[in-house]
Amino acid sequence: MPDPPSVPRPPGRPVEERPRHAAIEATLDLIAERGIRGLTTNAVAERAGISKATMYRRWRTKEDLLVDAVAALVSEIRVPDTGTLREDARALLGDAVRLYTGTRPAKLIPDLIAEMARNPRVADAVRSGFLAQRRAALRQVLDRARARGELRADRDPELCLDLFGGVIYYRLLVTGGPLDERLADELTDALLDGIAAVTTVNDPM
Amino acid sequence: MPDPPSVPRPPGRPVEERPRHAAIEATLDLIAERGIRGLTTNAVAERAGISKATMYRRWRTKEDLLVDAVAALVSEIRVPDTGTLREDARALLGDAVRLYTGTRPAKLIPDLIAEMARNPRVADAVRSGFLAQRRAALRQVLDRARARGELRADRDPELCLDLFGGVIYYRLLVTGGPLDERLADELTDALLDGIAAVTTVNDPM
DNA sequence: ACGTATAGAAACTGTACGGTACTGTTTCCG
DNA sequence: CGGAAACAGTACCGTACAGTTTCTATACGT
Repeated sequence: MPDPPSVPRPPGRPVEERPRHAAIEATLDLIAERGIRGLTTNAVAERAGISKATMYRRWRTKEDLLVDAVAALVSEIRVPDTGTLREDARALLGDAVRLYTGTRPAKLIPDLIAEMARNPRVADAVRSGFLAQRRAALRQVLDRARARGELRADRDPELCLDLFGGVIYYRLLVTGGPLDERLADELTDALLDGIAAVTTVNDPM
Repeated sequence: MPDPPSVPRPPGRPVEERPRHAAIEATLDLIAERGIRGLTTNAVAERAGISKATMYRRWRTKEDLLVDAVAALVSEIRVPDTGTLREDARALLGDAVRLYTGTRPAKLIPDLIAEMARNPRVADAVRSGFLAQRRAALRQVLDRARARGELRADRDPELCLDLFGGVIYYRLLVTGGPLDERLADELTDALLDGIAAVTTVNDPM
């Protein structure tokens, strides 16, 4: 019990919370709009409506601010539970294509990818924050499906997670291909049933 | 016929080819080693063993050099033709995981991804060069499989291409997950047969 | 009122970079 | 040899940026 219930406030003007939040929002906005190259301390301070001195009181370097901002990047997810894997998958993939078209995360991610490859702190912040959160939702859906016997037992669970994210990110980052409801539908079927024609072994005829 | 067969050489010392090639190689090396941020005109000139004046005689700006260098990025591919889609796919995916572990393209791509998102010229150079070449090989394999009736007819061909690249790039760029022979094998089966347990409709029992 | 510490504004320092200009040297042709 | 143009090397200019400092205003407790 080193802490009495009423913390004795230190003397002087108390630290405000607004500048911290404003700087983080400004950081994410600037990366989304102008890329990591556009993330300058002057631009952050100006956009956040704070002074650089105030920024540097909270973060020792620009990188510290970047890591904190990336860690604050989250997206709310509804975890579907329709009772069938196919409908749950369609819902999750539908959410994903909407998230990755036009939104701030969609614009941020290409820049973060490059930063992650060079900066382990940013890589960790993305993977254990934003990414882990989204993968947890998918893992929950897949676990339920597995319990219902809807998943092949011989598929690596980690690979299954990657299959869902793979095509979305591939189009977002590499090909620039369409991310729409049609993709969500067709991808659901392709992942669940494969692309190979049904062989004679499994042929219902 | 404004051009006589033997081109009259202009006066003065002729332009050498070595500096151009050296600058492009130095550019790709520098991006791979130090990222796009490490790509400075001084560093390129030093690494290439040429002078900046020689560089700027060939490229008006650094961006012009970057676009040329990216366009020169190719990887030789053997197009497999084993007679079955499964073996061809395994071979292509095996080549891919080897290409994307430890090689220069593997180190370049994260940086190029971010650049592509902001720079249409770089995006076009990657997509119509390096990427188009690799997708053409896969397309050839899939077309042959389709002709043999090994592919489901109701799958979008473009989506099929994306499925193969998706997981590889997702691990390379996003999760940092393993890119090895085991992935190539398991991914082949997952893509061809799906991850869903066989339904009663197709159940051979 | 007074002491203390944060806030904003802006000038300042040091450095890195893209691009240019200049010098002297080399390689071609006639 | 002599002219022309490319070459390496390097100094230079303007700009942009990270981070620091200074100043003044403001918000709290006593």
